[in-house]
Amino acid sequence: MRKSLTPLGETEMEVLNHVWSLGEASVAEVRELILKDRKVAYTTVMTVMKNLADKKYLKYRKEGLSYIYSAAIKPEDVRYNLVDRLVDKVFHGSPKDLVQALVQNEKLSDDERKEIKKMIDGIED
Amino acid sequence: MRKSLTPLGETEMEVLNHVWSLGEASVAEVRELILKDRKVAYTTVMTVMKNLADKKYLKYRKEGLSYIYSAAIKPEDVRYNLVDRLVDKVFHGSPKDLVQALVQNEKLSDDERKEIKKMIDGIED
DNA sequence: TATTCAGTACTAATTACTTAGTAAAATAGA
DNA sequence: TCTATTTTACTAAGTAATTAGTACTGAATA
Repeated sequence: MRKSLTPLGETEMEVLNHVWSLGEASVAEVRELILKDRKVAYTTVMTVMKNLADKKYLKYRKEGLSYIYSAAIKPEDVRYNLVDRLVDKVFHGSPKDLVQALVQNEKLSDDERKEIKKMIDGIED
Repeated sequence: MRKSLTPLGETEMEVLNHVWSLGEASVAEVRELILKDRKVAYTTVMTVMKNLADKKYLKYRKEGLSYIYSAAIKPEDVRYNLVDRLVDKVFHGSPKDLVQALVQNEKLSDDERKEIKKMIDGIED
């Protein structure tokens, strides 16, 4: 009975991000990228990718003796899903409250605030 | 080794939300609110509240034989923390991308979009 | 051919969150 | 006083995510 605020763990998200940026990737290639940040065993990355494939976030094809993985879900979908869940569970279903929490916090730089405002202004009513 | 995208689980967040809305609350009172949504054992709520107190999200005082809990951290702080973490781990540190993911999704109603826009427009440059 | 290397499958330990049961203590009511 | 109720403390089981070890297989090479 896990039931987390998010359907994905931190390492899973990390791997998924790398696969998105690579397009197609073997375990070794994803591990390469992670190693720039932190130490991790080959088998760890393999297990995570296998789990993500089980959960249908990744798909794969066999090439020679290794598997080549690619994303089975678009980044936008996963990301929106995460945000939507947060809105639901943490902000009582109010997306506005989420944006407010983000924008009104003093840790956000003025530049970031401006960027957001500009982006929002570009949206149709 | 949990390492979640969020520092809190779903039930913990649920309880925290109820304590915030109640101001001060006993285990029984929080359980009352949860029961409107779903079945839960008294002891479950108690355990969660005790854990939240251990993690310093809640504090309590003894009154008679029962404990009266109250929040030890402001909702804004917890919420911003959650959002900030999401920006970091899922949106490569770009708060704009988070807002974009939220606003550009078709599941968001026009009203909600308008609300957000209005709120953002009210911000100083 | 024997050894090494890359890759995968299987297994397992650890931690955290969820859920709830049982026992015990204190209090209120008959 | 005896009993029922409320509340807490302690215990424990289940599941998910993280992490990695071991063993096996097939390929390459010395």
